[in-house]
Amino acid sequence: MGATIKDVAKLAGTSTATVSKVMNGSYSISQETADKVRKAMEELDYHPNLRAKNFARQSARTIIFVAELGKGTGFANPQMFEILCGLEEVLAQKDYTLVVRNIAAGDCAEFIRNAADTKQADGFVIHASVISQALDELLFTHEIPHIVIGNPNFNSHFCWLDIDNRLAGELAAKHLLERGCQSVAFIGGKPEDQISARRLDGVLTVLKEHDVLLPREYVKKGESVCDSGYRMTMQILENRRRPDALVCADNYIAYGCVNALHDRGILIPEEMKVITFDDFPFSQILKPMLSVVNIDVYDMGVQAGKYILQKIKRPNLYVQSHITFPTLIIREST
Amino acid sequence: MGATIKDVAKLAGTSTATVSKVMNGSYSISQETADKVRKAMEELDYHPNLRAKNFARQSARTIIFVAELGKGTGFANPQMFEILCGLEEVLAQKDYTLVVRNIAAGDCAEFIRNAADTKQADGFVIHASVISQALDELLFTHEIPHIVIGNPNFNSHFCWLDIDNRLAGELAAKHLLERGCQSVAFIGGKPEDQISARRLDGVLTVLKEHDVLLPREYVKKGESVCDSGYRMTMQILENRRRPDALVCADNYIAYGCVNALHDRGILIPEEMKVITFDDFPFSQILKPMLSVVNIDVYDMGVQAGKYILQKIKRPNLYVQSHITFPTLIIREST
DNA sequence: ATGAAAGCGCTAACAA
DNA sequence: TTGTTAGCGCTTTCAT
Repeated sequence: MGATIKDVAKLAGTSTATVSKVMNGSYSISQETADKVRKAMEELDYHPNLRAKNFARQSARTIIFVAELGKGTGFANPQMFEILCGLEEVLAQKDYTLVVRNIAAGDCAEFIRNAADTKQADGFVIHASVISQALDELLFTHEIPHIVIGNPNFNSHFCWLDIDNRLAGELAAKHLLERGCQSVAFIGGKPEDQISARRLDGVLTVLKEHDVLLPREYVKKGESVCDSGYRMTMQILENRRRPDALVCADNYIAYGCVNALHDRGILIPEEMKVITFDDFPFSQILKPMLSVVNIDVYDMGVQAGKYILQKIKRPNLYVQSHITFPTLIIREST
Repeated sequence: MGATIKDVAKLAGTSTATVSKVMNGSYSISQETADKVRKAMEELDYHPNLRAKNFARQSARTIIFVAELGKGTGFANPQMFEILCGLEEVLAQKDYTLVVRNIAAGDCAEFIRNAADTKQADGFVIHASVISQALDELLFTHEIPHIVIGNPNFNSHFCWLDIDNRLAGELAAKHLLERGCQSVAFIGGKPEDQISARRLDGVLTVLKEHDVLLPREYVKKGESVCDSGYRMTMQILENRRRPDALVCADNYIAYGCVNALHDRGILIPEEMKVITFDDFPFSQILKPMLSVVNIDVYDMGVQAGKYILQKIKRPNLYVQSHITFPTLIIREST
């Protein structure tokens, strides 16, 4: 065990209170004693015990990141990790500790209640996959600092942070317009896939504004996997009039799409422009390299961290929704 | 703030010590008082303050995962997250808290020293990217429970856990042999890439045993990117005699390799078998789906967790190296 | 400007 | 079987 505040006080010939004051930069300490204390600290190689400090202060200086983890999450959802990294950056900078906790959606409210109750953490960053009405109520009535990553799909008091997928769709469409596209098709995920739907929505809005048509048969909904993207692309190519641009709802679909175009001998981007969303995992590697509307998920983590810290400092602050903005990355496919 | 142990004691008409004993299942408590205490707890909705408990016990029940994080890590290294998930599973089960901490290699020793000193954590799981001689010495002399993820490339006292890449290479080669391959080529990463080198080593061992040749011109070293894989494959195809199987050192190389074969109109697996390592990110999605020698990285996290917990319990236990075994996943490409 | 002392909530000897 | 009491290492109030 290292030196404690007592040891420092003894060596410096002061009281522990004085040492504490020196550490915390109190103005009511003379330069002289401050120097003495600091010298003693150095000599003893003193490092204050964070846990004791937090305990005394009745604050944990800890944020818990709560999500449904499990085998495969790392590969299936690298974004979550990326967010985590961004979060860590902000928290570490302010000397906050980040703990990661896997929890099933059903147990989440109970877990957070207990953790908040026993002051294990000052705040929570919660992945949308584990939220519930019960949790909403808990967080709201107990005024527990939190931020949800992802837009809750029910009415709630949650404070949340999400991507503006509609805007992302708009950006994609605008870019294609600028490239001179006259007719655009959209191949998306399942009908109930909110993200895909919002992206389509944004695309439609812009196209309508510019009187570019996107007829019914140019909108396909399938699954977020390569094969489905392949099939949907083939279907679109069956139309007598072929579009000159394809918006793919995500990377997996885009991969199938590119394969289909390749098999048909259709040149990208000369004969067909292709654009998709999110800068991973294929967009940077596929040939041609795909233009994408990207979300800076690391930055989402940073934002989440900043918010939660603010919320802890000023609990009366209440901002319900935070949106992060997508940006366009132009590569070979457009 | 919720009820404290004092409140419970008062309500139950006992001392706090008794309450503590009830909580911790001491045998020396009568059924009667135990019931009284438990009833009081219930009534007050008492939840013990974990931080106070740990502080009093001088134990943190916390493991810190230390690695070099940062923007892009989530995408570049999903395995790290996967390991983290496995780790969390074991720790949570034993009521340990997992904290994640980004640290530059240079600051790692200092950070861990301080964290261990002030008992912020009972143990550390350290990614090999941040280890150093100084850290080795620290961990060794202070007997700090730890496990390094990845084989240290210098002589050390570290306890570490890694994949047996040599064995992985052997498995790949054996599988090809079983498929009747007569001549195998290897396309790998940079010459200094240890992982690639060990995999090659394993391949060579098995082939030699079975008198299958792998001539010099069938071993290529490039970079772990798609383009490089493409080029290396093309080079191999230039030989007058073509191999009937290709071992790719990793997924990125394999992706380029498959592209090259496709462009040359060579059928997989009929004319050329392809096998690679790690079940991500392309192997499951590429057409054809790739056979791979896979490492269960989630399980690596689990192993790491189990070890660190054991080490905390029994500090005199010393096992330096732990190896996890790869397994073969046969898909379309062989 | 400094120090004495009372916590923070719980544990763990040691007594009783 | 139960209670008393002294910590754990630091903060903070209130004297001085």
